[in-house]
Amino acid sequence: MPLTSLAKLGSRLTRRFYARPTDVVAKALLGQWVLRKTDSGEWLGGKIVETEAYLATDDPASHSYRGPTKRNGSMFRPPGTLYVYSIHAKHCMNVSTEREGVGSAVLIRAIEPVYGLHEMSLRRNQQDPRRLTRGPGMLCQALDINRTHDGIDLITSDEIALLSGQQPSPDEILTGPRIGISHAKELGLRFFLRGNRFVSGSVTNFHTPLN
DNA sequence: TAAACGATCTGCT
DNA sequence: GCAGATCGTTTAT
Repeated sequence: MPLTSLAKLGSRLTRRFYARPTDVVAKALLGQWVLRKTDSGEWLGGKIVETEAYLATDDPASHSYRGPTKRNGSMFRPPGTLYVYSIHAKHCMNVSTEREGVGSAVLIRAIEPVYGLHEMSLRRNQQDPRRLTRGPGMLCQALDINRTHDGIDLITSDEIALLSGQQPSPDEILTGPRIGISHAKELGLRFFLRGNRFVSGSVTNFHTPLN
């Protein structure tokens, strides 16, 4: 079932939530809600189960590494700005962090689908719930998020909203290397919920973050 | 304007 | 598990 009212679920994440170090925001986003409004005024979405941090400095895997371009401009906008880019003919959604002028963001890699599974199935042409939102490209297709949404302010948008959910306990969070990158593979900037079936990629042999 | 490159996914084994 | 498809963006010519 879709969600009819956001207020039933929680309160919107604030600018201050995103205005923190990117790895902190990446961890803090686990357990929070991503919602997307449909044409009929109902909301689809689910719970964030996997994120990655892309840093402003000393991170050659980050799109911002060589400075602002037409594509990555949203990474430099105020914290809480949606950054949507296309890659491999798919879309990925991120949220900018830290402060305006600083090129950093958190990639939302996977959610646990909760509201509007039927609509997501239609968009994904896929019946298996586990294959609806398990990976950044799948997630954007299921929620119909594309490049036209790049630059949206998530604090005020009436199309896409991030709401506070249940914060996982520290021992439920695992960390490891980011997926699919060719640089800075040693950095443990991927975070996901232990034992969650909707996490993409490998989930074995990981540990809890130090802080 | 041509070429190369991915923060990926799917279908097939 | 893996090879191949895929196309917008960036970088080189």
